[in-house]
Amino acid sequence: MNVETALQRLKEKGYKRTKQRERIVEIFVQQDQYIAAKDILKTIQEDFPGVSYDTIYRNLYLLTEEEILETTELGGEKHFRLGCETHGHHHHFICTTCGKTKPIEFCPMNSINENLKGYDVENHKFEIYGKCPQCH
Amino acid sequence: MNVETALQRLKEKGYKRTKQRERIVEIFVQQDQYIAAKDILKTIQEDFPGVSYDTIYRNLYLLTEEEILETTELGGEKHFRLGCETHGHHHHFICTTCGKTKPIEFCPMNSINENLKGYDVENHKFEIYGKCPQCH
DNA sequence: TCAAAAAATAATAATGATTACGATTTAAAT
DNA sequence: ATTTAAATCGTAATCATTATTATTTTTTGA
Repeated sequence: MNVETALQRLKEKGYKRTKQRERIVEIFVQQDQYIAAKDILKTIQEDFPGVSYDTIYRNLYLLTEEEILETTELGGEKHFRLGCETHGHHHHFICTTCGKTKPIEFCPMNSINENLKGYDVENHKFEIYGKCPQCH
Repeated sequence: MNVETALQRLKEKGYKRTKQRERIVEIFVQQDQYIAAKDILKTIQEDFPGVSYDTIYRNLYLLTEEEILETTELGGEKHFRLGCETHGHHHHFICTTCGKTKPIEFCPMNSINENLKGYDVENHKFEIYGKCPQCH
């Protein structure tokens, strides 16, 4: 996913193209890893000193809603990353030091033969945490 | 796991037996589900009106540290439940309405044949979210 | 091009979970 | 019974997240 594709998708839904929004998407395209809201804020303030958390969160949630970003909880705070649609549905190894990820193609839901009759499955999470080769 | 076993295990580590701690463990033994810190506080205040969050969190973390409780993040807040050691290592279906869980014996790590050479795996999470039969 | 309308932003305040701290109390060991 | 470390209470501080209101910016289309 590149910046233009993402913004194009937003435009189709009637969302406007703003410099801040553009920059946020750009950051995610550049950094292929999970990033916390506060780090997005820090980075974007280099270009737009005035941005507020309101702008950050509003856009992060919008981008997640539009399936441009994926989100997960790391160490008590939400982290976001560009959704990598090339692989279709998949999971991640997540480095607990740098936040970089490695796609895991295997999905445990395909292997579930537990009896979940009567249970309404809405969602699932499978994540492996540890140190990537660089941080190891 | 019952209350005595849990407190005994703490005693062996030199931790004291207090009425508050005892009551906290008791709540988890009685309720077989994930509970948020604030709900533990509310319940325990029926018996000990003065308890503070400090006491709650200190004990929740201690009990988790000692592997008496398990923890997960639900809707932005930490939830705790009694670790059910009867099943050995396992995962959970978690009801997003009431917090009750159903053990899932299957562990995806046993089925991982992705190449994680060079990656130091520390931990993993596999959780299925949805509605249990009662909340459905 | 220009004006209007909708959307987005900035600045700031509020909320809610979690953590921290100093004074006091309590458990348990001698 | 005394001592001492651990635990608690009461309260304040912190930190992520959400909300609010006034202002600014995009976009659209006359």
